[in-house]
Amino acid sequence: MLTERQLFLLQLLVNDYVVSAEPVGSRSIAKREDVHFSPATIRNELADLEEMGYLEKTHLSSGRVPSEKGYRFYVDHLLSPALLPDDEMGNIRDAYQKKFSETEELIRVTAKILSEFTNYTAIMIGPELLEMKMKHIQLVKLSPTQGVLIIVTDTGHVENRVVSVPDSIKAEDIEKIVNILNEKLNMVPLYQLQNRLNAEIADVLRNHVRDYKRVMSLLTEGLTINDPEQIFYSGKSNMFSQPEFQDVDKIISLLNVLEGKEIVRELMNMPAKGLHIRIGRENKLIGIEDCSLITTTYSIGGEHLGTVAVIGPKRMAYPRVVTLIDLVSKLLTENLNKQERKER
Amino acid sequence: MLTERQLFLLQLLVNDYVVSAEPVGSRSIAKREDVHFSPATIRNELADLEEMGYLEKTHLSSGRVPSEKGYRFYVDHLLSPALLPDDEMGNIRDAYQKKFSETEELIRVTAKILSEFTNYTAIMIGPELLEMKMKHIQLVKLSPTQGVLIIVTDTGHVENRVVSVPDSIKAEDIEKIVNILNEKLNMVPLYQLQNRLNAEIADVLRNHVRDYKRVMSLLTEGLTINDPEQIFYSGKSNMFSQPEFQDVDKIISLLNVLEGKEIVRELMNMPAKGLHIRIGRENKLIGIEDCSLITTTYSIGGEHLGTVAVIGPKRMAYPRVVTLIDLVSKLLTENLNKQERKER
DNA sequence: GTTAGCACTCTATCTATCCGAGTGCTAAAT
DNA sequence: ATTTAGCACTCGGATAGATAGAGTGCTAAC
Repeated sequence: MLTERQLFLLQLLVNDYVVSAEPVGSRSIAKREDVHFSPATIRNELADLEEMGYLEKTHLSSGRVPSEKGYRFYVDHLLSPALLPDDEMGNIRDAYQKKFSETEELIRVTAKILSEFTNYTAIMIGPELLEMKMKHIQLVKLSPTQGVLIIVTDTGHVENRVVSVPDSIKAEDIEKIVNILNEKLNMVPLYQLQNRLNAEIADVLRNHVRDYKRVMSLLTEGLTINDPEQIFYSGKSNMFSQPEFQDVDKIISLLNVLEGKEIVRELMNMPAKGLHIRIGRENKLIGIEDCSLITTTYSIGGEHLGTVAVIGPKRMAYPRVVTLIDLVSKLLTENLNKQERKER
Repeated sequence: MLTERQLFLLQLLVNDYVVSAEPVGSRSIAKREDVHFSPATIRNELADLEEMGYLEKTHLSSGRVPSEKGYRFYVDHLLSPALLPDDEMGNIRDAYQKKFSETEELIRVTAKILSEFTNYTAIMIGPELLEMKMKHIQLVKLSPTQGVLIIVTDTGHVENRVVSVPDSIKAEDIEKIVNILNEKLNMVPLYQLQNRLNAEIADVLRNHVRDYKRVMSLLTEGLTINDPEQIFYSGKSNMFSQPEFQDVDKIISLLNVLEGKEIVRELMNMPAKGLHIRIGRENKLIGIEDCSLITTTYSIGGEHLGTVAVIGPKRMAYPRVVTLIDLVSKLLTENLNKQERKER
């Protein structure tokens, strides 16, 4: 078990390292006003903390740096969310006073705020498309042979795809088809659309519509929902101002990880709901061993969950980021679910 | 005027420098099989070329590097498009055999191919949204107070925005409104929607619809088209494998330029249509003085123009990129305008 | 007009050296 | 039994030569 003084020192050291990014020595700790023991004493304590695995040295005669275990302990036991200065708080709230016409825009703005105020990289993942429910379907003809099939979901998301519409299908056929689909598929989750089409709709269509085979192939094509992730980044290059990434190879590999698909899986793979912190190698994804990930969720339509994440160096300003990500995810949820959107 | 031999040497030198990224010396040129004069002769010629401003030295006793004037001359007079190996050609064509359900996907794939085959960064800009014409409009209610307004354009692009729908507006009102809009606004360019709404539609609505004022505010909100650029990147990090960007500061500033808005303006600002090459400082945009930009256009619906661009170091494999960007933009145009999309 | 020879220049790399920050340990002080 | 002062030791990073190599320009011979 750690003594009171060890807790105190660990906290000091992490706080110091977070801002300085340099190994912390006994002398610099002793210089602080609120520390009343000598460097030698501190050295002894630090040596103990190192023995217990909370601290590390970068080389034999260097100052100490928190280990992953040290960060973990800090996060679990010593971390309290930061208080934001009033002006920052105000700026953030103001940003949400604006009227957002598109859900996407709202999410993008949130990512931007988060990355700008943390100085790290923000990643937002939209709610699972496949879980959304069909609210309205529409087929618009563009040319004699092409059309756009539009699916609106209960969350207000709009999917659209270009489909080929055989010449033989006339305007009144389209209306009939669309009506049938709207009636039969209302509030059906998108991932079930295919099934329902084959199970229920096929028969109805066969009886009511000309050129049944072509219509079915059109619909089969149009109701296939793929690419199920919407993902937004902001501040990708913020990371590269951090001293731990002053190395070209690290930058390239981090950039590749950020732009890859695996990061999404890693993020989805967080225990659902609430705020979570993954430190360094706690992330399974290779390439971000030197990073920490803080995530939380937001909701849309009261039930669909999306993910808000901040990725930064292990040496992250945890208290501040925790406060910010929490604030921002709440504001986002609030805005997405606002019944009465602000007029004017 | 340049002599035959000087032309030959300039070409050799550029080609060599493009692959090696190192200043080229007289000896290494003389070693080539197709060169039948001695290093000393070459030195004399290179000194002349330098005097004329086509070449530069990085320091007093280094080999030569093409100057911007040199690249410009090379591009204008010595460049001939590269021939692609059959297998690459095949791979690219194959990629377009797939069926694309969304226009966006097609553009994204094009960007990806371009960046992968050039190893530089590809940037695609969609056609001007504001120039597109209204093909169909639809308002879908999500909740008692919210709805999604959907605008389909002649190119198959779908714009959507969440709007607040006053409770007082009933389903039959919506139908009426939408019918009026579809009739009156058919094929009206998006940038005119606002005008038309106020000029023509307002009166009609006043006579036919309840709660006129609220409806107008809803439509004013919904028909405001902003954020007019669609932009797709691919291979952003390719640049950083290039030897000229082995410096963290350069990477950060280039990344910031790539992610900024100004790059779009720079690209739009190309003389319309056809292939263009901008070398180094010919680009007005600060931050890409060491890059070259090759752009061309693609079209959708036969008239709307979008931009395809490749950004790479000045020391770019011009012949290959020219061939690739030309090929890919043609394939893209072809696919976007295909009347009969491939079945199955 | 071309080429061999040579002195000269500049960079990149390697090595040696030195400085300072920090540690661990021991012994004295509290 | 803690705490602290003192000291020898370690290691990384910066600095300064020294050296090798690639390349040039110029001159004189071919």
